[in-house]
Amino acid sequence: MPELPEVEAAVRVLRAAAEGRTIVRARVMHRSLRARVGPSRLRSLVGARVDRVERRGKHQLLFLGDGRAVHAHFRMAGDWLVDRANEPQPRFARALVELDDGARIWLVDPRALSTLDVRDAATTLDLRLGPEATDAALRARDLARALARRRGAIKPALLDQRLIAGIGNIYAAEALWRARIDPRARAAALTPSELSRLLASVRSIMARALAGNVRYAVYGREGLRCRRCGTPVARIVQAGRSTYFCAHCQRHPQPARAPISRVPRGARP
DNA sequence: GGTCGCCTGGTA
DNA sequence: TACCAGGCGACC
Repeated sequence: MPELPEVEAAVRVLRAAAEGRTIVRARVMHRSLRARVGPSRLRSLVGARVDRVERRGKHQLLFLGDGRAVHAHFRMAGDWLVDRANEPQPRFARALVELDDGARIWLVDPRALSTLDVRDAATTLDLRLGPEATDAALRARDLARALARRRGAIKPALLDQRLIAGIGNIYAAEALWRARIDPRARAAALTPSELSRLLASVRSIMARALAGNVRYAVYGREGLRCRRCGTPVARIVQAGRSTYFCAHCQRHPQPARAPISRVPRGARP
């Protein structure tokens, strides 16, 4: 379930369970995860106290009292499951952290693509993320600057965490639909007003998702009617990922040909 | 920039 | 059986 809002929800669960507690046991139960965090490294967590739990984009960081941090990323399908000892091991359990109050935190992930590692807190912070999608200080002009040198389409650009952190495949599509922007439009060609609309849409979608009430307008709705105009929702593939959109109300912002000649001479610098 | 591989499961 | 899956790093 992991885009920014889902990861934020997971972080809250983790924070409530783990902050201020001491780790009494840690295990990995999947080989691909074990390749990343060796059993001994994980065992070294025993005795450490969890000071703070934070989210950066889709990453989660558990800062420990000893100056280290556990870095977790859910990728496509990870989640935390918190329970108490004596419950049966949950299906798809990939790792376990047990706390001094008896709470058990399972990393559950059917696809086993989640990552977990332990490192020095000082070096762990270089996640190469752009500003948070929910950052109120983010301006359309910042977005314009970030997109200016992009050659490709806006939709894949929105998934680039170095530009904006936290947007994933679903909310990228939903935000573009809301802003009435064609996902195939060249990122660098978006106008200031389109960028403000896009930013407003991203914020709105994120806020709704955080509150737990999103009703998908286009995602996963190929062939169903657009909620705005009734046109069947289209599905295309961009950068190897599905993109859902309404070809009627999300038009290319600029036909790319005509306008130039219509701009009066001297009208632009 | 696009494509592939990572892993495994659910569904048509 | 084939295709799809809310991510991302490595590769061309």
